[in-house]
Amino acid sequence: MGFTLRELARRVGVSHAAPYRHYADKRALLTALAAEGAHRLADAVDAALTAAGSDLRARFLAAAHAYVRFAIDHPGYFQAIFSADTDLNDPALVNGRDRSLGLLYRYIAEAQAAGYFGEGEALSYVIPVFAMHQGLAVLAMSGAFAPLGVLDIRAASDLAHGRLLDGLTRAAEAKGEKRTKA
Amino acid sequence: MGFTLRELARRVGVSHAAPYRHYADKRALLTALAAEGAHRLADAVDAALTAAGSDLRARFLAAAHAYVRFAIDHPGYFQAIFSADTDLNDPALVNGRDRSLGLLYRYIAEAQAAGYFGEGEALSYVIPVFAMHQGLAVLAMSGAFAPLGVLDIRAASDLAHGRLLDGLTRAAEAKGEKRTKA
DNA sequence: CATTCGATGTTGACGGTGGAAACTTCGGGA
DNA sequence: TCCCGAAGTTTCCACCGTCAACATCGAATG
Repeated sequence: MGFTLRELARRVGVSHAAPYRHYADKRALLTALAAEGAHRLADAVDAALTAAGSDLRARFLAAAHAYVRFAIDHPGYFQAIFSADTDLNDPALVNGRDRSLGLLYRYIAEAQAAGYFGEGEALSYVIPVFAMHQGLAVLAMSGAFAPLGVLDIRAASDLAHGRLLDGLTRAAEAKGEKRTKA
Repeated sequence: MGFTLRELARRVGVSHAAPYRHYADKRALLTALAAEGAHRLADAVDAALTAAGSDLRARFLAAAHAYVRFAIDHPGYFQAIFSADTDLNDPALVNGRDRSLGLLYRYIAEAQAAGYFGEGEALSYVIPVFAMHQGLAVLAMSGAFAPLGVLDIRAASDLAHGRLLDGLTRAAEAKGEKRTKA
């Protein structure tokens, strides 16, 4: 996985077994790192959300970009958060993850209340948005976009999330603006 | 990464150094595996595409589900395909990856020709679709959907890709093209 | 103030891993 | 028959995660 306890100890200038005084094993240390990362990710998304003003589309795109940007800027944290060898049930990690998810749920409630999104279950909006976030983040982080000639990640994120947003708001518009239908 | 050469040799019933007679190092073996996986993935998507008939929406959802299904059913292959420790420039791997991408480009051309998608650059459709595929696949494979109460992956895939499709086709509809549906 | 104790760190060992080098086997041409 | 090259084996090295035994040392307690 590229990350070794001994190398970490070496860089900190401490013996190779010292980390075991603070963490039960490598998995525990990685889990703590993931929890820390999850909170920072939530912080970044939250900051972008509040900095983006009140326009619902601008808020959506800003939060999405913050998510993707975090993955690119802090790949170690990001990979740890979704790593298979962390303790999935760790309270701190679950807590951190739930914070980002909470922001998404809150946004959806807001958008539904404003008639920007349709009614339906919140989960039916969470799944597509979460997936698009993750897909863009993973592909951008792994450099999979480069061979396609994608230069500007912000532009790619806005494009992809903009297209998705068109689909998410469509139902609401059809109901509110086009009465002729149905 | 969980996968060890020595364990592989053990299972095959051969000495731990035998694999080096066939592959330069672990990376080379992993790259070959990734290339094999990439071709199988393209096969699966291709098969789903042809089995889905001619309806453009059904074809889109079928291909998307095949992609996600492949990741769940063959996580080893899938992870290898997008692993950071493969030789990214390996011809066989690039070739395999390009096959899937080619299917996507071909579908987009088809959809644009039929007026189902808007005009614009093909890449502006490739990015959102690729990202949604990947996001769903990664989240489903890593089990990140379970805590959300997502039970049926096919339903989740159809939901998310359906929402995206609504956004992708919106431009075409807005241009005055009368939807056949409803 | 002296003692004790717990937190932190160190050393050294064990088995497992990727990898290199030298040696062995063996089957199919010349 | 001889020989060569492909495949496999053994041995060795450096590195890793982990554990056990030992050293240190500052603070709380008597």
